[in-house]
Amino acid sequence: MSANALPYRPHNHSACVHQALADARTVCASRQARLTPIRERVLELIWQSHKPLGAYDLLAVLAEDGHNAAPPTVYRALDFLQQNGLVHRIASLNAFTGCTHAGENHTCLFLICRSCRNVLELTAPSVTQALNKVSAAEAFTPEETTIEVAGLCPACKEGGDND
Amino acid sequence: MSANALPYRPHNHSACVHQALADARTVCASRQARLTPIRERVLELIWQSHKPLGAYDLLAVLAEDGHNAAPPTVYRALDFLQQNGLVHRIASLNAFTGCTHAGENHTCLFLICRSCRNVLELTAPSVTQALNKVSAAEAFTPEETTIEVAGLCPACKEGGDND
DNA sequence: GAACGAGATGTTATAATGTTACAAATCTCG
DNA sequence: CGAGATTTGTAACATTATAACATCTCGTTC
Repeated sequence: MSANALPYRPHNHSACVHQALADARTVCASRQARLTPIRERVLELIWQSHKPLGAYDLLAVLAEDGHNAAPPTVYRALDFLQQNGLVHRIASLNAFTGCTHAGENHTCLFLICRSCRNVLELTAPSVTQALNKVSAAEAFTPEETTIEVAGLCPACKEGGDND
Repeated sequence: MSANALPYRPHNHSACVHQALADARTVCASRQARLTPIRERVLELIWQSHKPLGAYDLLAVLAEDGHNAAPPTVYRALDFLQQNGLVHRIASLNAFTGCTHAGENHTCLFLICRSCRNVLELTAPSVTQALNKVSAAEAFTPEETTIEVAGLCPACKEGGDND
């Protein structure tokens, strides 16, 4: 990992992962969903990375773990985590990232730096409301919203990484 | 194609395709970009469908044409068409759709019906502005924006296609 | 404790989507 | 025409995702 690997805001990442896992346990307990070892491990790996990980990235790390997993194992864990609002799939990257609003029902958007690959998840009521109005004007009933903005994060902009 | 296949607004689709191709020729001419037969054919197929087509869907139709094309042929044509603003890729579907604002520099969004698969492309300044504000607040420089809303279109809602 | 059933995982194979690398053809412009 | 750039052909391969079915685990019931 290069210096670029820093998330937008420096923080104690280990604690951050730990908190995410604790939240996940709470959410799953309240929903009577079983956060099994594989599911928890996948969630942990995703949070440790702090950048979106592909399913096959996860498979590779699990292999290092000594866990000889096949694709369905990872995809099933990811499905579970998505359904319980613990991870998001970034469609434009075919990759997954930890949800920073676990347990909350939310429409979120992603700012994706094309240089350092960091992703910032935000909830933006102004955007959501504008989208709802547009949908309503077309008599369209929205169910799942994908908002992904690719560009340059502040750090990479300053660093001159704007190739 | 079922009755569901109707686009939101009935229209003379053949003329619609014809117009799109004419626009494409104009745009390419003004940009000194070469709308070669393959590229034009791919664009035509995309417009004829009126629903997003995958790259391999296009390959299959080209094969029926007697054109024995391989994947790179189609992907290259699609790259060209995207770069010249003639088609859009829908990330959540891995598919491509004709751009209804060819030649205009625009940020667009898509309303995607999960039942009939029709896609409506819109430009929504309110959404774009809200997104720009959010990006600015994070000192993020946006370059490419993906906004895809999956849900139910009015026709499918009425038809009770809300399974 | 034994039998059952639901959910979770393992396993194999395959489908669907997208790219690399290099050769051949075609176009453009002097 | 002929050199250089662009476009297309072709084969192989990489990446992402799913289908289908077998096995295991664990809580419940008898």
